[in-house]
Amino acid sequence: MPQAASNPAGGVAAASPWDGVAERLRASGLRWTPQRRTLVDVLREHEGHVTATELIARCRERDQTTTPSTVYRTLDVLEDFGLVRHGHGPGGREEYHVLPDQVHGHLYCVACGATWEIRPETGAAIVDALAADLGFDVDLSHVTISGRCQTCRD
Amino acid sequence: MPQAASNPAGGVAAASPWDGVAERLRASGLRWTPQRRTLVDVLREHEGHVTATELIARCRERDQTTTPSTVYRTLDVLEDFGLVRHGHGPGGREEYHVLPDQVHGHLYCVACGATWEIRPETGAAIVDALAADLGFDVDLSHVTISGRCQTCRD
DNA sequence: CACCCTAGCGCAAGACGTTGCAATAGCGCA
DNA sequence: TGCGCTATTGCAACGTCTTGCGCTAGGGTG
Repeated sequence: MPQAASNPAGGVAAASPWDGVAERLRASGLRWTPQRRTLVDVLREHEGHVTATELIARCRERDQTTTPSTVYRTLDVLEDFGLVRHGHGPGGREEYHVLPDQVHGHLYCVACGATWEIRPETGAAIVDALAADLGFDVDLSHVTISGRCQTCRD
Repeated sequence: MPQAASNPAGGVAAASPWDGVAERLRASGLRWTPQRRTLVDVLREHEGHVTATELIARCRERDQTTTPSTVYRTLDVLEDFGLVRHGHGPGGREEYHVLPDQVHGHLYCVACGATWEIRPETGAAIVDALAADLGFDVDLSHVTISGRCQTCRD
């Protein structure tokens, strides 16, 4: 279970966290396949949130033969490397956070459908509250909490 | 969209919230069918949390011809009446809270698989924190938050 | 009590995820 | 460079949940 990259590679331009993936995989006895390259290429231009379905679609644009199971399995591997993080949207659908620099929670407005990020300080307060209550070590990023945003409450 | 029952019925024994369902449905122009009766009978003995799958299975025990779509649709109706409340478990699976007397959030320990209820006060603190931050009116009960319980953290 | 309107039912198909298995192909090694 | 081990792939089938559609039957009405 590798740690997040600390960017060696003595490169020139600002190295993308994705640059060393192939080597990192191989270093762990895993393999660098065309399918994985395709998915990583797609993820490269998707810093943010994406649904699994959308990723599969984008991969298929580049490689007609892309199979869902392969994408899901590769995402699992990338998650082990800390490159993506999965969660569940309001409908329970799979959702991926690409390159989670800082883990954050999400809010979904059931009225307007917009999603919002929980500010780190607020998230920390929530985590602390649950730690104090039940001693739970909560991972807020795994789920999207539903509710109504300020505008829609009126 | 009816409100929660206020238990009239001037009955004898402590009336179950389920007792008036048939009448309540009819009063709204909806119907009381054998399929709905079956589901309500099952729910009656299930105060707590149940997955949709489990409900379907239990209904089928009583009526071999039970169809998933009917169960899901009936649950939607019952939710409108405030008799059940649905949410999504850690795997994104549908989960129902029967007779949600007080709305509460849930925690799931990814290590041991146990689930815990968030105490009302703690839940309120979380809701308040998000209200103060983004003005969000959060519905904590819709999702199960993941993490590690005190025991599993060690 | 028979009639009619329409809510609800069962079916079939589809979207999203997961899993077992046999065949394929990375890639480390000689 | 060629070989062999085994990580991965793609398929197929399954489980969960949703949706469209034509037929059925609940139940209010005359």
